[in-house]
Amino acid sequence: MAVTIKDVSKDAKVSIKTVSRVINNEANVAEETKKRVLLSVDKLGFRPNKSAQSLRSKRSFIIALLYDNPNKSYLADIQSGIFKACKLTGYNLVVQECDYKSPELNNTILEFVEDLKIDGLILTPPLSDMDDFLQDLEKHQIEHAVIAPSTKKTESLYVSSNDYEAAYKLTLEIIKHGHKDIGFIKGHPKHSASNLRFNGFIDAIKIHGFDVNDAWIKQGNFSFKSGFDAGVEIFHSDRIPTAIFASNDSMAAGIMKSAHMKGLKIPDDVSLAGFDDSPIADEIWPALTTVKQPVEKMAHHAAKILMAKFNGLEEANQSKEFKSELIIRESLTSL
Amino acid sequence: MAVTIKDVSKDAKVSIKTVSRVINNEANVAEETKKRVLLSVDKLGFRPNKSAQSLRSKRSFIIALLYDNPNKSYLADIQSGIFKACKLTGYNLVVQECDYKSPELNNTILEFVEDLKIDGLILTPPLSDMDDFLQDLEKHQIEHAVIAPSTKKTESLYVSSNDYEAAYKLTLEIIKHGHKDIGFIKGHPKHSASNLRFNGFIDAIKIHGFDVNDAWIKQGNFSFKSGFDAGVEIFHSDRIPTAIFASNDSMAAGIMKSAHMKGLKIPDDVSLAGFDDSPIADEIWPALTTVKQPVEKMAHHAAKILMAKFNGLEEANQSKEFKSELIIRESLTSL
DNA sequence: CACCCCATTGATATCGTTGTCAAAATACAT
DNA sequence: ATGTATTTTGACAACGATATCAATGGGGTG
Repeated sequence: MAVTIKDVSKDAKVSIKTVSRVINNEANVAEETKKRVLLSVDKLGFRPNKSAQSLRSKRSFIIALLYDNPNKSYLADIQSGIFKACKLTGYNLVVQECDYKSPELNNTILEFVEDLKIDGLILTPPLSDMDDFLQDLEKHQIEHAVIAPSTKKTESLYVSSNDYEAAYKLTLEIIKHGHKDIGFIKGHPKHSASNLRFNGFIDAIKIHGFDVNDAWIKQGNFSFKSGFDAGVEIFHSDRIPTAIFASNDSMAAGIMKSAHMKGLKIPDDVSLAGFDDSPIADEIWPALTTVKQPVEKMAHHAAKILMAKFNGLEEANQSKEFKSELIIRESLTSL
Repeated sequence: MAVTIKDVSKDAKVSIKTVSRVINNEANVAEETKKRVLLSVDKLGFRPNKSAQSLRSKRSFIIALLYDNPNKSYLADIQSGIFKACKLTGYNLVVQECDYKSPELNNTILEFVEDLKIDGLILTPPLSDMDDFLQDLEKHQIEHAVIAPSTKKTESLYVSSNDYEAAYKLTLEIIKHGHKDIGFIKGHPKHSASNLRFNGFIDAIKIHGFDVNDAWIKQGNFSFKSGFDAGVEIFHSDRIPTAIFASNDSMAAGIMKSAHMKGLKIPDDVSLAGFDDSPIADEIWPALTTVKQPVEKMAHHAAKILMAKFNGLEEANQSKEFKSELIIRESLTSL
């Protein structure tokens, strides 16, 4: 049989309640008593029974990661960041794949949280932008942190990255390389990052007084194929841009393929930039100029402030915007 | 307050034990009584308190995925397969990132399992091959299923894929395209799949009586860079192979890059094949001929038989080897 | 009819914690 | 020294299920 609080209380010659006080770091335990209890805890190798704790106190020391995101690499980074934060605080992590389109979503999650006594949730896009869902969480007082929401009006804790600014800077960088005729492939219209990236691009273009050629602005959806299709269209016209900025790396790869098939060389004939620094960016040839978001760090921070919050620590409320990093690689060259 | 078993028992006018019997599908409950109880359960929306169940019965309805694998896409597929299997049976999934080199591994996991009353574990490579760890699990009677172990001597449930056979077939396919001078890039020496793939290759070569040119057999480690380096070496020699088989797609991409830099065209100058059908295989140009393992299905099956086992169902013991699929794409062409 | 058997049911103990509340010990003020 | 406030401690109930084991009742047997 495992060691219980009772065994410890006997060994330390105190009541079980006092042991409970010590292991929960409650106030008003004499220093001396505390030491004695901790000694016994250590000596006997006592670890509280989580089921019992959970039953009585309605906390589980578990947080959950909710996602509905087809981007495997992004997700893996998120998860890793969260997991490492959990490790530091002794929490455990359960994962929950969602269907953000399901009408059952809210109920499913509410039941899930209630059943497992989940202490808090971390939401990833596109769940981060589902306002009615967020409101439901507020209403049921379910603690949560949101990764990369498009708006920050909500009460929720959040972490975000500066998509707008990064796109702006990358565009400036492209311009600095001498390009004036620049195409742009938009991301999935429902994804909040899409607009931010596009706006960053447009604003950088406009500040230089360059024209925006509508024929070079294509709607994509973050998929390789949508990038490929956009590339085919763009390269089919008589006049083609000297550089193309795709809203993510997969689409940039699609464009690259369409260029190759058209006999166009990257970057000699057309420069190319992506976004995300996904694994492919560095494994494709030529390697993609892109923007790297500190995804893992963001997720780590989200988990950290979430746990800080329901432990009543000051660190909470430290929602934060992270800075992305420009990564210049072969696909972008000077005119 | 949430609905408890007591409320149900009152509503259905039976004892709580009888309600317990019904919700646990125990034998010897009169059909009539059962119906009445289920009606009340439904009417009141009763869901058993997991903490209480766990405390008393020492099961949690949670399984855990253990991993220490840098391949994000692989991991995401594994996780997704497991998650979906969990969904079907009402289990929950917690994830645990491990350090397979840590001397603390065994203890960490044992405590983790004990603390959370984890019902069972699913192990992914390289954990699948850590014999002393597996033995520890056996010793402590911790249920587990293993994904892609190299040997199947263990008592554990497992799922595997036919790496040897797939590599053999892919090699035959390359030969069928007229190639005789074929290079091979080995995978990480500690990964069990590496040998299987290499042996499949060698045996297919030998059965045709072709020579194996040692200068074209390079040791890699599954990373892009190791593939690139191998490519640089191979392409540096006077005589180069007409086709190269890399043990995974990342390394194939590395070779592709080295070929481009050497001015060699794929597949015109050199044909290329990879393994895994990772996202990059289809997003690179030219797209990679490769082998697709049904990773998600394998993981799904692993979870299914694991849960079947500790629920005493017949389905257990259905360890299984899955068949991979050859995917022929542009990077392989006829001589 | 008496008896036993087996399916069905329920009263109550139990799992290992935390919560409540009061008692005991100590500190402080008068 | 006495009364009061505060800190420290512990006895016991409670959380909500499952486990044990005995009670009940209907059917079959001699």
